[in-house]
Amino acid sequence: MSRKANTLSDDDAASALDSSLHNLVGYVLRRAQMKFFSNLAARLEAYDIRPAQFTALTIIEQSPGLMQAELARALAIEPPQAVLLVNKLEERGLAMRVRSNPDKRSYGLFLSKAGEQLLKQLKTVVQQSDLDSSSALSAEEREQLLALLGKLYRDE
Amino acid sequence: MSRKANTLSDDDAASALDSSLHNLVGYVLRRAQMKFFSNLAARLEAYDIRPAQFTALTIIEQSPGLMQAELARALAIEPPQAVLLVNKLEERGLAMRVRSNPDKRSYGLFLSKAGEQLLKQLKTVVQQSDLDSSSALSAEEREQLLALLGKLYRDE
DNA sequence: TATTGTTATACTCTATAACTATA
DNA sequence: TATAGTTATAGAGTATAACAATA
Repeated sequence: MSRKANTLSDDDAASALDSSLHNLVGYVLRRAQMKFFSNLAARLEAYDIRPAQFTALTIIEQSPGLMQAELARALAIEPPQAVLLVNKLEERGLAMRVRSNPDKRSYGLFLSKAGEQLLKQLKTVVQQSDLDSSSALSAEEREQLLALLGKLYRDE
Repeated sequence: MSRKANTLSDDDAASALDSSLHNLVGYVLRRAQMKFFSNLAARLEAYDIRPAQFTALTIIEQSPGLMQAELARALAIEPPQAVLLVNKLEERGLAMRVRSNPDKRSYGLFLSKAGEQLLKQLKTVVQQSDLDSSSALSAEEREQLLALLGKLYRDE
């Protein structure tokens, strides 16, 4: 099979693949992602936490003091969404905006003690959900999958 | 590495992995899926077609005469969403509801000639988008990925 | 009584433009 | 003038309850 530039002639398109949705990476990605997402969302519901909020907590933990704009970029969301997200975390006492930078327009974001403690719990829940949703795979297959998916979206 | 039942002790959770998001299949799935989806949506915009509409057209082509309830199940959407989706396809003259079944509550769904022709075009666009978004993978890696993802969501 | 399709509604997520305060 | 954060708003997408027609 040639893959010079992964280009597709009109001829190929007509015949190629079995024209089934299951040969589109985008389609199977979406189906798989929906499964993971709904399982995770259901488990996090007990903590009144959305998947995106968990991700935000994790990023803040990894980069304490980061700005909202940086958080937005890391989450691949727009700044206005980041505002609402951080509002919720702050209301719940899980994270804080600290006006400490030389640039007085921006905040540094930090986890509160309560945020750190909750996050520790959530990590167990999230990892269990992840293993659960991928229980059809062996440990080696799971690693393979992580590696392949990583290639797909790294250095965009 | 043991994987008896893919279960996680509290001890594991604390130490395991580098606790990074990139070791969660759900997270990397979501990031990859977003990339595929936005690329696809952008390309289909020229045809005023959403990804879900393309999927619907493909399913109707593969199972002409199917009921809306069946389409909804195949798309993993709720019946009210299927109504709106089919309305749009019918308004645009791409598909038709035909009251032909013995059960007079339901319709059979069919592509129009125009729908078939547009779908043929769209398939080229969609496959090109899919190859494009997965250009970081070799052909063999792409096949591997399709197989692994298939395992994840088949027979739920 | 149950089911197909439908309407109405509401809630989340997302995207954009416009504003404020700092720079 | 440019940037960080914010507000307001509108558009998708999605979920649920309730209804009509048919079974």
